[in-house]
Formats: sequence, C-alpha cells, structure tokens
Amino acid sequence: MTNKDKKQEILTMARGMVQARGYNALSFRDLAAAVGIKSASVHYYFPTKGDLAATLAHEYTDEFLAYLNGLVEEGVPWDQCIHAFAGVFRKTLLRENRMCLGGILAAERPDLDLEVQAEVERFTELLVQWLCGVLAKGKPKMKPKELRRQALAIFAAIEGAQLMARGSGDVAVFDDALEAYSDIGLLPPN
Amino acid sequence: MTNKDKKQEILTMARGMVQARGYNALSFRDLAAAVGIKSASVHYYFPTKGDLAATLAHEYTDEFLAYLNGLVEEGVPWDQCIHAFAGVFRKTLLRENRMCLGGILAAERPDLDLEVQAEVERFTELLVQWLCGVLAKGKPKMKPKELRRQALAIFAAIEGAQLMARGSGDVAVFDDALEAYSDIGLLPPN
DNA sequence: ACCTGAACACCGTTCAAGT
DNA sequence: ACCTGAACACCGTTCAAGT
Repeated sequence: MTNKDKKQEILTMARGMVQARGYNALSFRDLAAAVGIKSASVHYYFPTKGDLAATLAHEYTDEFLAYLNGLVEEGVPWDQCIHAFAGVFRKTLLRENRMCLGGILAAERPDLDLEVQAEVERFTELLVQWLCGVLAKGKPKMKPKELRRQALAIFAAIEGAQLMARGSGDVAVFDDALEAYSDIGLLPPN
Repeated sequence: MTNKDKKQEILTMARGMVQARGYNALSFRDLAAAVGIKSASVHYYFPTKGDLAATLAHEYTDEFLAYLNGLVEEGVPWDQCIHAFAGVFRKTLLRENRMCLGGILAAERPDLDLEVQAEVERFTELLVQWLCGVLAKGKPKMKPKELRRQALAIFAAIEGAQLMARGSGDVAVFDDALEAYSDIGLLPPN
C-alpha cells in the first residue's frame, strides 16, 4: 500500500466519522485504530487535526460538485437537478443519520481552525453558485441577485430539514419538510 | 448566595457556552472557572455532563415557549408572531454568532445522552405545535396534517438559515434567506 | 519514508477528605 | 450542605527513537 493510499484511507474513514459525530468528537486514537496504525502516526500524514479537517472539507466539496456538474453535463433537466441535490442530503441521513459535512462543520465553526472555516465557506459558495446556474434555467427572467438569494434559501432550507431530521432521528421529518417546500414553490414540484 | 442561585448561575453560563461552541466543546473546568468554583464541584449540582445538558435544554424550551405564548396572549397577529419567532434566531446570531440550543444539540445528537436527545425532541415538538397554532389562524382552511408539515418546514428553513449564517459568520446570509422565504410565501410578507 | 512509545497539558468523572 | 485535591482513563500534540 502506497503513502497516498494510506492517506486516502485515513481521509475516507475520518470523513465518515465527522459526518456521523462531528469534528470535536473525532478522536485521533479511534481514527488510527480504524486504519490500523497508532495515533501518533496520523500526525505523519496530517500535522494537526485542523489540517485533516481542511483536507477533508476540500475533497468533500470537490466530490460533491463533481457529482452535481455531472448531472448538468448529462443533460438532466434543471428541476430534476434540484431534486438530485436534495437527494444527496436524504441519502446522507439514511447512512447512520449522518449530516452534510458542511452543515456539521458550520455548527462547530468556533471550534475550527481558520483554514477549516475557509473550507466551509468555499463549500457553501460553490454549491450556491451551482444552484444559481441550475435555477437560472428554470427562471430565466430572474435577476442575478434574486437568483442568488433563492439558491441560498433552497440550500438553507434543505440543510435545516436535514438538521431537524437528525435531531429527531427520523428521516420522515426531512421528507415532510421537503414536501412542504415543494407545495409552497420553494422547490420545484415532483 | 443560595444553592439555587449557584445552580442557576452554572446553567446560565453553560447555556451561553453551548450555544457559542457546542456541547462537546463545553468544558467543566472552564465552566467552573467562570462561576468561581472547581470542576469537581460542578458535579455536586449536576452529576454528569448529560444531566447538565438535559436541564439546560429543558429550561431553554420552557423559556422560549413562554416568550412565544406571551406574544399570543398579548394579541400579536399571527404573521407578526411568525416574524417574532424568526427574530429570536436572528438575535441569537447577533450575540457572538451563537446558535439555537436545539439546533446545535441536534447536530451533536450521537454524542448526547438519551435524556438530552429526548429534550431536543421535546424542544422541536413544542415549538412545532406553537407554530401550528399560530399558523392555523392565518390558514383556517388548512388540514391539520398539512398545517403541521408547513410549521415544520418553517422551523427547518429558519434553523437552516441560522446554520448557514453561522457557517459563514455573516448575519446577512440569514437575512437573505428569510427574504427569499417571504418572497416565495413560506413566511408571511413583511 | 513510515511508524512507535512516552511524555505533556487537557478532558469528564469519582471519591475520600475537608469545612 | 458545599467544596476540594488527587487520581483515573481519555484527548491532541510533540519528539526522540526505531525500521
């Protein structure tokens, strides 16, 4: 196994742990045990917990965005793109009641190093931009500023639905909220 | 200073700390120092961190609800009640970028004792019920099930707007999202 | 290049001991 | 009744030492 493989293995394991229990709850000793090394060795790959989290968040953003851009390139209609976006959050909940990495890190913001805070902002910014682009197809007459506000609103509403579903440990809460969003026109109809 | 005073002082201080930095980041030693005792003494009032958090969450719910019910009793119109509800979340952000206690505990759910998880669910349930009651005045023809879904959606959307505003450290994000919610009719117009 | 044990100051918790 | 210091097993981090 190469260096890169091991590093990636640590990242993958850590991502799941943070999404499941949060940044503060992530233990280097648990993480090390999960990949079969000692906690001191994790520092060989990532000098600090902040470095690990920043890398984690950066990759998460890139992969999330690659998936979303893939949908657009495949020619998926704009309204189905929005639903696919929401679907990612739903799928995350189904796996051990996990949260969006950007969401849980946002909640823990004051405990994060500046570099990690910056990655959270990058995540939000890039996904809002993607939503803007997709939304623009459905609402061609809308002004850029209003478009951006609506993209943000859709994003926030979905994050909030996920947060409340996690808090109650019940995916139905997420589904109910999203159905109401569709009824009212915040999300396109099914 | 009586026992009750000291206990309340601990609770008040702990509440602010959890809203600012989260449950996992709350340190008994920091908390003890803030109220002028040693960390071991905090355990005299609250045997475990879970006991403290559960009491915290219970009081938070009660106080939040008392404020909201006060609005209704004063005869504040239903749409202004909803805006006042949202206003609490905005005000929380303005104080050191704090979060709703129910929201941040929801994010940290897997790290919470069962009694604390139950308090988070109580918080959500009681506030949703209050929103249902207020919303019913504005939409008298709406069926109970749909009413509840919409109350949940409003709650989730506001929590999400707060989460994203916290993540970016910018209240304008909260304001933008809420403006979009109003535009689309999820929240009543201003 | 990659890993380790031991040490450091932290954490929640317990408990015997103080007043 | 209320508080304490000391101990326990944890935490992230550092570092000299191993291969």
